[in-house]
Amino acid sequence: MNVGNRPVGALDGGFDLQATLECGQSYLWRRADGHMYEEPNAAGGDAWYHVALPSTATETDEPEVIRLRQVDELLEWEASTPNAYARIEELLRLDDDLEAILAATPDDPLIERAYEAYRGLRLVRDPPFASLVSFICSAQMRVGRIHEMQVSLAERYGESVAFDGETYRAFPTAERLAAASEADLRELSLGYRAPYVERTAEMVADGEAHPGEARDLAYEAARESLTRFVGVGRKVADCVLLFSLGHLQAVPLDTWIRTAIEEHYPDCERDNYEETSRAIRERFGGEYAGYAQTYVFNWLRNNG
DNA sequence: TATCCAAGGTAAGTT
DNA sequence: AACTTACCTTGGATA
Repeated sequence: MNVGNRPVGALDGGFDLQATLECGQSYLWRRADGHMYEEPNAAGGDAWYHVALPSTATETDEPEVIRLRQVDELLEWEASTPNAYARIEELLRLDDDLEAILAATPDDPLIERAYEAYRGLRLVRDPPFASLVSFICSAQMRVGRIHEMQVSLAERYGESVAFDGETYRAFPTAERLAAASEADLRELSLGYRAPYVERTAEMVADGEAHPGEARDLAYEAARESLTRFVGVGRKVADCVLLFSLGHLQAVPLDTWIRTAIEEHYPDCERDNYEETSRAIRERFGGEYAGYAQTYVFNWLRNNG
């Protein structure tokens, strides 16, 4: 077992682990106490874990288990492989200059209120395929159940890895998930999303397309590219662009943001997704509009 | 206890 | 190209 820690208070803009992992942008972490999305420990010190897939970048050949906790300004970890910090930094965007991003955000009462409430919340860099499946599953679903679905998929199809006397499972690769039938996935309560996940996993496993290919495209072309996958419209595509592929200007137009537009930014209303998206991205400051979106989403979901 | 409703939408069928 | 409608499942609200 490899352990380490880092004073995240020294990061530009700070860090809030609980807000980052439970704000509905990533469904690939589990709270150690089994009570994801419930009231966090008032004294702090809750732990979350994630199983990262093997990566040539870190030269590992089996999944890497990472367990994290935050005590005040100290981020502490235990991992199954050495040098976990590089992976943690990538996954949780600890390399973002959050202070500069917030400073570049336009003056706006709703955005400022949300920024104050969740100071230290960072976007994530989820692995592309897992992010894609997560948000295909998100259609007409509550955050807690989206998370349950991803846990079920990992339990049923993910590669297992032993760590600290327990068995953990990674999110399944496309190849492993492609082995599932629609009926198999319906048994995991995916409902009508089951054939979407099945067919998308096959597309990726067959090499027909990979969500990571959208990383280097221009934003709107990247969004269009992702809609090739089954079950992926513009909203889901925007989520993958923002929470996995680093297109920080993406503003997914979900029910919460649509309500926010109605009530707070009615002049951004257009008669289609494309144009409304452009208008609200501009209102949210362009380059980092997705950061504002995520804070506002979180504020409305918890306080609206 | 039973029924209704909405949840981070998308695909397929109609005009 | 715009507009409707069906779609699984479930927890919480309402009667």
